Amino acid sequence: MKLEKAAAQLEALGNPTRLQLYRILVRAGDGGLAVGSVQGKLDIPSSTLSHHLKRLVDTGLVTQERQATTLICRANYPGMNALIGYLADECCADAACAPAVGKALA
Amino acid sequence: MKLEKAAAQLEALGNPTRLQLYRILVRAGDGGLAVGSVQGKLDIPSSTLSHHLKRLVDTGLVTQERQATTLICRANYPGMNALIGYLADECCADAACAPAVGKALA
DNA sequence: ACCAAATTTCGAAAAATATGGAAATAGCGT
DNA sequence: ACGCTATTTCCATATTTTTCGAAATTTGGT
Repeated sequence: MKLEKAAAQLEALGNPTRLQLYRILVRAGDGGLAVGSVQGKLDIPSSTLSHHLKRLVDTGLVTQERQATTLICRANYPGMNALIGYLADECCADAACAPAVGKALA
Repeated sequence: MKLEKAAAQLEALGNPTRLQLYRILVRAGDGGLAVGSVQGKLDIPSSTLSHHLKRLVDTGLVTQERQATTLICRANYPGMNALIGYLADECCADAACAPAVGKALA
């Protein structure tokens, strides 16, 4: 994981609307959710939603798959884990300490 | 953890300079690092560094403690864990699946 | 009280982000 | 081909963020 990519993903999640959107997809699990279904839950204009969704897809946090006219969106769990790992993986590398999370994930 | 707080923390980490800065502190461990030491590693103007640092402190990701004229900065590990937990904790809540990370941290 | 070092605040300009209405596009059923 | 629904792109605007020089502030030593 490169710093730039991690930062882009964190920034993508760092907007309340997008974070809410992402969490909806995380909750939805492997089945995913159609863009329209997400819109129903968020109650924001479709163009705004599309922008936010694009950001999550572009940064690799969400994947999309067409099913007829609807687009199914899914949280990219491996991507999420890589990001979390990145945050923790060098925990205390320069000092001895009880790792908070990092090694537990290794 | 409230959505707004999590988003603010993620946004704080979502800037390459701040992420780098945060990781430097994460690596430093409990001993922390003086602002000046961090500046030496990042090579950015002190005023810019101060702004970024303030953002991390304001969002609760970093703590500071005075030691004479220098300010020691430390990554707030429990804070980091809370944030990571927030990202994962409702993983697949609406669907059965093998949790990627969430339950492993519980 | 004064000086030096460390860090923050002020102020200001350039760039990026967030938002949403309106128009365009994509895919399917008929 | 047409119409319908789902979704994106275009465009514009308001707001926020990023950046950093210069000035101010804080703290401790003498």
